Amino acid sequence: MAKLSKTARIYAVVQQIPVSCVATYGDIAKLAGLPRHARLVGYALHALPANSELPWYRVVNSQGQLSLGKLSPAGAAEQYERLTSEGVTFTSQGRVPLKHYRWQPHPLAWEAFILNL
DNA sequence: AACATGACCCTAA
DNA sequence: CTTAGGGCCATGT
Repeated sequence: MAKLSKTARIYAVVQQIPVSCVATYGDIAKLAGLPRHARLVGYALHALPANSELPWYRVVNSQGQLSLGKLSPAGAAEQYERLTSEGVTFTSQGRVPLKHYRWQPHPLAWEAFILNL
């Protein structure tokens, strides 16, 4: 196990986020077996090519906000568009209600999945 | 090699 | 609600 690089593991996890769901940077790091490496997740997504099929837009920060906003308003707009087109609704304060949309994989099923990362 | 930066998180005050 | 500090590590200079 652990054949893939940390970045590759992160991408593999993001790829598993279901439609109409979101996950936080911290969630991704933890699920990839890299607890407390949330910052690495942000860096990995930043290095992602624009034509990537990876559902990067389903990753938000721990407060349900679109972290891309301050750096790239255009990117944030695309993220908002993609999420809403999947049926995700935002609060009046522009946040995603994590209570409703946060992705939580079944522990046992996930344990089996991460073995071949 | 050291140093600074960053699509971050968590806790404490 | 806000701010501050520590933790993390790939990248660029």
